[in-house]
Formats: sequence, structure tokens, C-alpha cells
Amino acid sequence: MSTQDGPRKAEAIFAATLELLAEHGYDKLAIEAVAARSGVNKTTLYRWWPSKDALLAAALRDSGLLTVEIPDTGSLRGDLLAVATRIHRLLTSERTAPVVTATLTASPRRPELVDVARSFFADRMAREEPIFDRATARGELRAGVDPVLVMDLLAGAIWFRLLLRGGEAGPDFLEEVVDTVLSGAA
Amino acid sequence: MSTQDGPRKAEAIFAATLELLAEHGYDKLAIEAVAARSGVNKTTLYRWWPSKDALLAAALRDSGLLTVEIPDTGSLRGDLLAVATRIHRLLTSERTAPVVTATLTASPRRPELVDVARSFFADRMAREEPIFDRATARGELRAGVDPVLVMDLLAGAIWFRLLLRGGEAGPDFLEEVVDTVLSGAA
Amino acid sequence: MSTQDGPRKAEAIFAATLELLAEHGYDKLAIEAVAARSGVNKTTLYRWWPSKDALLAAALRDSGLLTVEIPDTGSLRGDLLAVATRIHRLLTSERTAPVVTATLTASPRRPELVDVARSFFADRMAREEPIFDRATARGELRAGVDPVLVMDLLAGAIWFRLLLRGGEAGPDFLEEVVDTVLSGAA
Amino acid sequence: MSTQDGPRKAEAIFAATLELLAEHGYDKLAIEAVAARSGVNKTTLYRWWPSKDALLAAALRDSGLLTVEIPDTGSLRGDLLAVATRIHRLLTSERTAPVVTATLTASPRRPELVDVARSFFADRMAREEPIFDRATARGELRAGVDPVLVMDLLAGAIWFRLLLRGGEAGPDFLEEVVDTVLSGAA
DNA sequence: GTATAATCGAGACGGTACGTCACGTCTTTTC
DNA sequence: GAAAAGACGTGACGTACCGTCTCGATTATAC
Repeated sequence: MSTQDGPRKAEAIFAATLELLAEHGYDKLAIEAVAARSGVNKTTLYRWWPSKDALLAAALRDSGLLTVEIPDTGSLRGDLLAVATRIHRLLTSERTAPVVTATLTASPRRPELVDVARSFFADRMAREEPIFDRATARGELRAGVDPVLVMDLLAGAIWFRLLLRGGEAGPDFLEEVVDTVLSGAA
Repeated sequence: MSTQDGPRKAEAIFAATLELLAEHGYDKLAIEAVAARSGVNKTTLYRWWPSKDALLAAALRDSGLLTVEIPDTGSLRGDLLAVATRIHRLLTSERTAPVVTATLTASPRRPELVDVARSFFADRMAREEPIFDRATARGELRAGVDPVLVMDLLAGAIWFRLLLRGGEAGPDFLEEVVDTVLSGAA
Repeated sequence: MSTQDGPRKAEAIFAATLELLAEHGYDKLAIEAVAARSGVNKTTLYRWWPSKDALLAAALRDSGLLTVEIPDTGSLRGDLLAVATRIHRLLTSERTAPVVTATLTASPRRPELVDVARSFFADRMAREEPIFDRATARGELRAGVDPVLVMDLLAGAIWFRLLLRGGEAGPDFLEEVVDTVLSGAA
Repeated sequence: MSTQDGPRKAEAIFAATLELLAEHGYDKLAIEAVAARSGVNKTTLYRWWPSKDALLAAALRDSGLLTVEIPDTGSLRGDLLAVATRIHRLLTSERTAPVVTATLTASPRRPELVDVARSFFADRMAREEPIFDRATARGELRAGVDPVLVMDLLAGAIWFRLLLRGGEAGPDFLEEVVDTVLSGAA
């Protein structure tokens, strides 16, 4: 093989990208700054990624920050509570929050980032299906309940509360959300 | 009174601001372009608003785009369905969607816009309370149900589905959401 | 009499003008700053003086900084030495140097200031004539010597040395200048 | 060699600079106008010169306008008369006057221009020394006469007469100056 | 081992928009 | 009804990044 699949210092570039994103936010994320911090020439960045968003998308995909772990606690309530907790952590932990909120809420004007978001949520959903399969097998879930709807309610409430309403989402809130969703779906 | 409460061409400025926002999106919204389109000098904008966000916030507050109408259909289900429909419209109508998504999803890095969002949602909530008061009076709502939680689930699911998951949210979806929330709360 | 010959706070304005000139130099002398410092509205300045230069000219004329004292020491050499010393002081003293160098070297592009300079030097010359009249009466001066030429040589050498060549002009230099001029003219 | 020693269109830039200086005078010399006229972007100018004065200094040094030719007529009087004439021409010719007066009389507040003036006059003086060496060899000059003093008197008188006093300096004046200086120095 | 591609670094550039300053004019209020 | 206050259009400032280009220099693979 002759052609690389990315620049030689890809790791340093991705690291610099995410650091700068976390430090200064999305729109102060400057390609020149990424180049400077990662010790790479600006030209190199443009050679490999056509835009800031494409670079950011690559950095995110590479980072594993968006990796989802799916719980298996033995009950639907336990699983959903665990999922809710992880969503909450994703949105509040110092490590992930800046990156996640900066990129996933990027409006439909940024095709590359929208792709990242779409595939992130699609991937999540695919991995969350087993939770509902197991719950159905256990008889914890009414037939005909749409798992996607359940996740929309669950995740939506947490995102909404935290990012739009600007409120808190303590353990009590998470439990209430799960229980309300469950009693509507079980 | 000696001092004005805004520039003389405030209306033209606000209009230009929202137009350009809708046309090019948040980060291509250039103050120079607003000035040019509204027939005002750039310095005048800076005299009155310290930043792009402050200008945008003022334009939004002035526009009435974020005004909320609260339904009173006679039943909780009818009211919630109407609310859900209006949220959906806010997020998809050609007139409001660009503005709303561009500003309300602005990350926590933009204090002025966050303020707009906060007060928008707080105001909404205050106006939505009567829906729940009436429902309680009618016996349609279990005692102890938190209206805010209900709205988080309802609105969150729609936002999540439309903006993050990038999916559709047809009438069926809205009905399902309302019914699931209701059967969990009533 | 109803019409004033200047604004009520003329003194404060002139003072502010000269202070700012001395502090920041000619081209950072801002009318807005003069207005601010003298507690007067910018409009008032424009009402009375059409330009920065006109204001400055008025301030200078009012200040007395350009007043010339003519010595009478009893000998031509003594008088010229005294004149030379005063020119030197005018160009170097902390009080006068900034103002004088800033305004009198203003190039021909500034009509108002050129007027100030012209009348300053014309006035000087008129007052210096008696030195030469007395010298002629004392027989210290050859007939036919042009006093203006003598002053051009004397003053020119000092200006040139100090401002253009950027050199020093100590007492020895002044004496040498006077003596050379004298031996050429006496 | 990899690094350039100036922008690619340096010549056009210098030309535009001096033209605009001559047309509008020092303080209306705008960097944006230089950029526009020379077909270069504003940022390029700022990349190479930190200030208007630095640019102007470079343009002047490059122009050769300040080049001094030293005469050798065979007599001190002839040489000095030639020098005087050239100084006069420098200060009055349509080509050089605007540039020279605008820059060389720039007050001590402009370090970059002061440097130009200093080195211009220092260079002149170095080249004028031979005039006096030859005169001494010919016995036309008293021993111990300081050539710098002579030049201060000569040049000073002309500058003073023309720029400060705002007068004329015809051939007669130049002759008188030279003769007075000479009879004081020879 | 060395040719020969791919990759990179360095430097310069035109360009857009920024946020600021001071100008000089004009309108509006106030005394 | 004159003077002050305030808002404004205008031009230029100096800066930050953008995205592009041209060259040499450096690495690697592949012969």
C-alpha cells in the first residue's frame, strides 16, 4: 500500500482539535490554532479535511468519546435508569460535555456534523434495542411499544432539561423520568 | 426623556438580523451585513449592542416569533396535543425553524442567547401551568404529577426526534408521545 | 454687547488643547479628547473653530507661549547670544518644546498653522530689528547687512542642528554660531 | 534562500506610497489607499511593515529621492553654492518637496521617520566632508573650522527661510548666505 | 540501496469580517 | 431661540482567520 489514510501526526491533530474545542468552544475553534498546537502546517490540515467540521467529525469518530455502553441489569427499569445516568453523565462530565454539546447541537447547517450526530444516535439506538428485546422476553414491556419512542422520551427529557431549560437533572429527576415513561409503556 | 431606547431604525435592523439569520445561519450572520441590509452604519450597531448575540437576542425578543399561545380545548389530551403540534410547528415552519434552531440550541458559550432561551422556556412553562391546573380540577391528572416533568418529556421528545435524531415527527408520533406521557401521568 | 468672542469655557478649552498636544503630539490631538477634558460638548468646539488647526492656533495665540523677549545687553554679540539661547530654550524646554515643534514644523499643508508660524516669525523679526539698529548705531555692524539674513543663519542653524540633524546644541555651539555669523556680518 | 526580503509587489507599493504622500500629504496617507492603488491586499502591507511610518521610510529609502550629489567645482564658494542650490531644489521641486517636507520635518514623535532623517543627514554630512578637505588643501578655509557648523548655517538658513519663515529663497539669497558663511569661516 | 512517489513544511497571498476610534454633521431636547 | 446633548454616517484603523498557492525538503515504499 502506498497511500496513507491520514496525515502522519493524525493523533496529535485530533487531540489538539478536541482540546481547543473544549477550551474555547466550537466557533473559536480555529484551524490555524489546531495546526499550531499539533505542530503541523496549516496546509496539511487542508490537504486532508476540507473543512473545520470534517476535521472535527474525524476527531470525534477517532476519539471514542461517543462510545456507548449498554447496561444489562436484569430489569427494564434498571437498564433505563442506567442509560439515563449515562446520558446525564455524557452531558455534564467535564470531559465529554463541551465536546458533546458543541457538536451534537450543531444546527442542520453543518452537514458533516449532522452526519456525526445522525450516526451516533442511530448507533446508540441499534445498541439499545436489546434492552427492549430482553424486556419483552421478560414480559416487562407491553407489545407494540416502540423502543425509539421510549428513547426519545427518555433522552429528550434529559437533553431538554439540561440544555434548553438550563436546569438541573439530579438522580430524582432521572428516576421520575424513567418511571413516568415506564408506567406509560409497560 | 432625553435618551432613546434604541437606534432610530431599530425595526429595519431587527428585520435584517432575522432575515440574514434565516438565510445564512448563525455563524455566517455578519454584523456588517446586517448594517448594510438595514441601511445603517456598522458603528450604530456597535453603539447599541455589544455583540452579535446581544443584537440577535434583542431582535428575537422584539420579533414575537417566540410568543407562545396556550390552548384550552377542554381536555388535557387535547391541550397537550395542541401544545405538541405548536412545538412541532415552531421547529419546522419555514418562518420560525431557522431562527429557533439557530438560537435556542446555541451552546452555553453564548450567555446572551442562553438568557433568551432560559426566559423563553420559563415563560412558556408559566403559561402552560394553567393547562395542568385545569386538568387537575377536571380530575384528569394524578395528584403529585410535576407539570414541568410532563413538559420536559413532551417537548424533549419532539426536539430530540427532530433535531438530534434528525427524524420526522408526524401527527402519529405526536399522538403517541402525548398518549404515552399521559398514561404515565394520569 | 450680546455676541461673545468665544465659548464660555475658552480658557479650559485652550488649556486642554495644549495639554493634550504636549502629551500625545499633534496628530493624536483629538477634538473629542479636548471636549472631554475641558468639559465641553464636541459640538461647541465645532461651533467656534472650523478645524483642529484653527483651535490649536487660537490656543497658541492665547497662551503666550510664543511671546518673544528681546534682549538688550549693550553689545551685538551679547544680544545675539541671548537670542540664540532663547531659541534653544524654546526648542528644548519641557514646557515649550512639544508645542513649538509640533506646530511650527507643521508642513505647508496646514494653512491655519502656517499662519501662526508666519505671524510668529514676522513678529519676532519686527522685534529683533532694534537689536540691529542699536548695533548699527554702535558701529558693530557693517552697513548693508540684512538683519533677516542674519537671523535666518542664526535661528536656522539652531533649528537645523536640533530638529533635523537630531544633535545637541550646547552653549559652545551657540557661541560658535554667533561668532561665525558675526564675523561674516560685522 | 527561501525568505523574501519584501513583498512581491514592493515596487508598486513604494510607488503608490510616495504618490499618495505627494498628493494628499502625510496624514491623509492611508494604508488602505496604498493597498488599493498598488493592487495589494491591506494585510500584505501589515505583514511587512508595522506602521505607516515604517512603510514610508522603506519607500523613501528605496526611492533614491534622498540621494545626495556632491559637487566639485574647484572652489569652496562654488561647491557651497552648488550645495545650497541643491538643497533649495530639494525643498521646492515639485517632485521632491512634498515628500521631503512631509517626512523630514516629522516631529520626534515618529521614530521610524526620525531614523530616516537622521541617517539622511548623517550621510549627507559624510559626503560633504570632502568639500571641506579640498578647501583646506587649497587654503580656502581657516584651520579649525568645523564643517558641520558650516553646513548647519548654510542648510539651516535655507530650511528656515523656506519652511518656517515661509519666504522665498532666490539665487541672491543663496549667494548671500554662502558669502556670509564663507566670510565668517574662511 | 536507491529511485520515485507521496507527504509535508515554509512562506506569501487575496480576502472577509472583526471591533474600535475619531471625524464632522445633524436632530432633538433643554434652559 | 441659542446652546448642549446625543445619535449618526463615514473612513480608516490594525487584527484574526480563512482558504489557496508555490516551492523545496522529507519520507517512505518498491524496484
